Amino acid sequence: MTQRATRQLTAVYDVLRTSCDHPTAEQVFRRVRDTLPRVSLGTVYRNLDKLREQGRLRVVRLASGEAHYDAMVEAHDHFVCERCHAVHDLDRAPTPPAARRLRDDGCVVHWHTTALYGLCGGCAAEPGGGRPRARAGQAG
Amino acid sequence: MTQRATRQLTAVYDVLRTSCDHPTAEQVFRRVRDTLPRVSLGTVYRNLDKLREQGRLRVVRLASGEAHYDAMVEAHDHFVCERCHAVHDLDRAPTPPAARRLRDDGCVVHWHTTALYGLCGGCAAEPGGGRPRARAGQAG
DNA sequence: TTTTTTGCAAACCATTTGCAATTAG
DNA sequence: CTAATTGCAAATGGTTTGCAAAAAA
Repeated sequence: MTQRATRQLTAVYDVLRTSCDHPTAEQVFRRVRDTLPRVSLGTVYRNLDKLREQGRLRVVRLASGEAHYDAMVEAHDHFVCERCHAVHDLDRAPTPPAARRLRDDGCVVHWHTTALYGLCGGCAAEPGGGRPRARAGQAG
Repeated sequence: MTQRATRQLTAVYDVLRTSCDHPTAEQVFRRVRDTLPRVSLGTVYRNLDKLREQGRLRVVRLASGEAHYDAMVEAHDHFVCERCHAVHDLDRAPTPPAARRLRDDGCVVHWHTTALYGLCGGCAAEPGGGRPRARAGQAG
């Protein structure tokens, strides 16, 4: 046999399909536990990876480093608030001109992704609102 | 006093300025060790972070999860080979239309970055060359 | 001399993995 | 039945941190 439809796999996928906030594995774990209190974090990771292999979700790496999970719908980009760390979906940016140049040079371009960083409406409006609030880095 | 010009800080920055392959902290560490054999990995991390705070380098998060470091020059994008994991610099893609929409909604957009994934010329030409060779994910 | 920085080692945290027990097919 | 999957716990790997010794200013 192959791929079995376990309660855990279904629950992980359900959490993802009904989440619009790009949860981390830990967050998925907590939500799955509402339904299956005995589920383990390892199982959540294994199932997330299974879903990724099947192309049913996308792993999003943001500036902070931890993986965020996104039920695969259409290809799209992201806007990350550097203050509250919320992640918003954006329409996909057009294929950058560099892609054509790469192809001309014999490269194969499978996909591309863009991330925008800044302050969301709420945070931009906030009193002390102008600069990040925690965390590290930059992403590429 | 503030910021001291130590040999270690200088060496870390020199490695970065003369590297064009977006090394990880571990790789920077190995290269710095050629000059300062007693340097520690912790010191490399501390100095990388110091340089980042000063805006003298950028941290690039690729699909794999580890941080890659890039001496800050012009804003630019990246092409990552999914087979050999080489990272190439690209001219910066134009600001995506979504940025304007976000600004109209009261968001502040500080910066954006695009990453392209695929196969570099060498790997695309290779015999078994068509699909990844290791690693996980996706980046955003 | 005073304060920052280092080297080292232990701590951390996200993620992965080995294994015996469980469960879907 | 029997192969895939789970829960648990231990292992991993990248990164951070506490502290006494070393080195800038």
